[in-house]
Amino acid sequence: MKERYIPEEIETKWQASWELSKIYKVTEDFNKKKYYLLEMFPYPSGKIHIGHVRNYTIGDVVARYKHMRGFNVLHPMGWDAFGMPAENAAIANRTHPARWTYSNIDAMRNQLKKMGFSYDWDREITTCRPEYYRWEQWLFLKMYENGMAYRKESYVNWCEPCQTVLANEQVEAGLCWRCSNPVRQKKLSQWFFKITDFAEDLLIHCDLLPGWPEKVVAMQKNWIGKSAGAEIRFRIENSTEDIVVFTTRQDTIFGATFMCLAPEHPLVQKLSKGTSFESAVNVFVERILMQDRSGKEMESYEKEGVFTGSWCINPMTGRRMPIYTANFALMGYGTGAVMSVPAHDQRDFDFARKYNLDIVVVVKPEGSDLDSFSMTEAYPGEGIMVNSGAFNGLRNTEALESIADYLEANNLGKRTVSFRLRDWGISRQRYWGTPIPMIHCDSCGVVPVPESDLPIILPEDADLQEGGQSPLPMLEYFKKTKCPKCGNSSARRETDTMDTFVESSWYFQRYCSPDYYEGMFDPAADNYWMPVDQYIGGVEHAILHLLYSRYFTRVLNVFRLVSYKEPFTHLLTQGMVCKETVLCPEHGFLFPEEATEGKDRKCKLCGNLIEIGRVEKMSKSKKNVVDPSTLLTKYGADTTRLFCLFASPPERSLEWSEQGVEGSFRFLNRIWRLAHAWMPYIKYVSTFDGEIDDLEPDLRGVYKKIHQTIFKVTTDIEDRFHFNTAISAVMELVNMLHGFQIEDWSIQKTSLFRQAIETVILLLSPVTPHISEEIWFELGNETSIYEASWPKHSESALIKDTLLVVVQINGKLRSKFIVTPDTEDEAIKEKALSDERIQKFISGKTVKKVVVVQKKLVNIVL
RNA sequence: GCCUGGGUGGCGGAAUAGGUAGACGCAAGGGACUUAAAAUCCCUCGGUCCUUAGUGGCUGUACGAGUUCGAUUCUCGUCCCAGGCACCA
Repeated sequence: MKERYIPEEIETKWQASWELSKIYKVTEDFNKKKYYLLEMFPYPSGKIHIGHVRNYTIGDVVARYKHMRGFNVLHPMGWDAFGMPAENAAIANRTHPARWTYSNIDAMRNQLKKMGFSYDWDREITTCRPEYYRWEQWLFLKMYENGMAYRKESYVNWCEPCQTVLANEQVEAGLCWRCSNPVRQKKLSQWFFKITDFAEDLLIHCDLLPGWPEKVVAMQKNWIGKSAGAEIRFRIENSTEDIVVFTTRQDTIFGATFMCLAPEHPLVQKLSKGTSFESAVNVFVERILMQDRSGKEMESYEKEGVFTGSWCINPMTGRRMPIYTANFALMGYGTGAVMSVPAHDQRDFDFARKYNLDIVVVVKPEGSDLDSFSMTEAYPGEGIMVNSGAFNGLRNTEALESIADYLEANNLGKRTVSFRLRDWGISRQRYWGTPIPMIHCDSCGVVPVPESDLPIILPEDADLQEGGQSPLPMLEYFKKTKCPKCGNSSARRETDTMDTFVESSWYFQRYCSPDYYEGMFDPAADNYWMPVDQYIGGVEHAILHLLYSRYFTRVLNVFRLVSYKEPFTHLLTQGMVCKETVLCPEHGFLFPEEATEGKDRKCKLCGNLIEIGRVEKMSKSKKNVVDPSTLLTKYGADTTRLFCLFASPPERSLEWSEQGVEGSFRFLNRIWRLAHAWMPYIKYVSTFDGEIDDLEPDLRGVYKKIHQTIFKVTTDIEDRFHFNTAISAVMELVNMLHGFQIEDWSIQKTSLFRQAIETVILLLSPVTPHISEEIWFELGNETSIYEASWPKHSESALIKDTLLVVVQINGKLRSKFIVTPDTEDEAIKEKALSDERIQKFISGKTVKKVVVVQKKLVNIVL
């Protein structure tokens, strides 16, 4: 028998061979059907983690499978290389973000290569390279020219001691993550992409993405958040100005008793100016704007506000309504003004009770009463209109329409829709990102960099400061420039960089022609490869990354750079990788082996009972991380890949189990032994290529099992990516083969068994390419198994020559028997009724009814 | 609060145009081989009951109803878990 299965040997051997022969290199072949398989590219943090391994293994199986099915498969890999961690690491390790990033990329590329993924490495992309981001700058200019990129004042999280802008993730409970001082909101002029122009289009097309998980589609729809309602004008007393509100509840307008404006609303200053309320208003507005209004704390803020000193008139009732500015009114939604109906909105209700404002009920629940004095909470539900003049007695759902009609007819307002989606703020006061190609000139204002000056290269010799603020504004030679319009040499370059989500919004197009230097991508290549047929990645990107990518594709479509609107036809979001965590009340999180086994687990250090022992997402602080590189040395890539797929279906979370990995390793050993035990017999015969009837009867079962397995594995992969059940089907086949001795060989038997072994390794080759390749070559093949065709099942082998019929009495299983497929239902019924075991149950009783399900089941009802 | 998913043995998970619940694997127990161990191979494995140990009875897919000859699967209600959104007027 051949020596032991030593994964390290065969894996390094084949990886080197594949790399040398560039077997995974792909070119546009217009005669072949293309398949673009993409996995979300990683941030080069330094090490591949197990989540990457899972993600890329799933993708690799599909890529290899599709290739074997005859598709021309594009399967690229690259690096989402800009971002904050590089800056932090650079400060902590006294290095440079570029150096840190590039060396991480080298390390991670090596790790990926050890996993045996079928990437075309000639198409590798690194987003922090000028060859890449210059086209992003180019697109920015084009968007600016067309009004899709604009500048406006906006609030950012600002830490005064650190003199820096903080990302939302860097604000912890309202405090700076670095110095723990309070974070305040600071107004800065920033760049935005006008994604809201596409809100409707992005929403409509959500329903045209049948290849996406419903969950993700629902999340996208929610995020875009369309509401239908009306805009209504309220006249301000003693003023020529109006307040326009947006509401979805115009049916409740008769109950509107006061008005709330967002603190940033321009009318707030105007109305209070010069009145006795001015200072109180200013103090309030100043205080609210200091608060972090983006974090989770917001929900706990009590409703509060101050009177502006002005009144407006309810257009339906003529009632005078006091105008407040309130913390719960948001400038970013609707018009920034709310008509408050305390009886039917909880926030308005709380506010009214606090400031002793009138509450008027205008919708009553059907069949019961509602009283504004005794009610303890708002009634937001449906009901019958009251206190609403001509609309009394209508259902409020009808009034919604008739009041909208009335408002439109009398020119008081109009139907409209509102989205919760906001424009995409892309300015980052950060160093490690794509420079925004704009220039500020004292005489000309904001001037775009001429296209011929691109790329604006991010200087790589900047020193990062403790505290984290960007060094770009301090770099005179970068900042100081000539105005392209007037030539004034005191112009200043924009020193903000772009959000890293911009890079990841078009990288999939760049993969089609990564070295193209005349534009973002070669139109011919893009036309051939795009859209992505299958995209695979974590759910954590279900909203932002995917939405931004869909948006970018629309922008490119408007510019006629691409012909399609949706970049990803099918999407698979894989689940997290989890592992058991163990928490000791005294020692904190433990490695699982530091606790005893069994039910009442104890800490081995102190003997205390374990507080929590449950399965959670892997994280360093919880000491439940698995490092892929130790798995590779211990078991090899094939076992690691096999376990990732076998342990659970891809969209669910995967629970890591060391014993499960052992089990996968055992299975590969089993195949290895089986193949080598038979190798001397099967090596020199050709694969059986006859039909089932050509075989001796006792071999037909094996033939059938082979073809059933092909069918099962193919449909499991093709229809639903259920690799776990596909693998278990192969296990069943292997288990069956194990029962056979090959010594008493005949030509027919050995050629059939060669087919069996070939089938096993062909079906497994997308999952475990190295061991499959090794056995494939030992069988005498001279080209890679990757180039082999996916096996085809024989239809005739799937036809059953006997059928099992189960017999139930009142739905309970009582007996079963075997019939030939040509047996009539009537005969099956007779056989069931005369069955010995059935007779025991039915003798002496009346059979009320007999249900026969075609050649499958008989149910006798007593 | 709203929107998604999900709840099946000791564990990961199979099985849904309604038709044998628990495939495959892990763990556990027993046995074979061995001087011994590892490795390997074979058997048992949801619970429970039996003076007949069986191709046995009952029970069992979060809980409670319903539809049906028949429900893990469909409908309604309840509970629990995970994820997402959240002062969106």
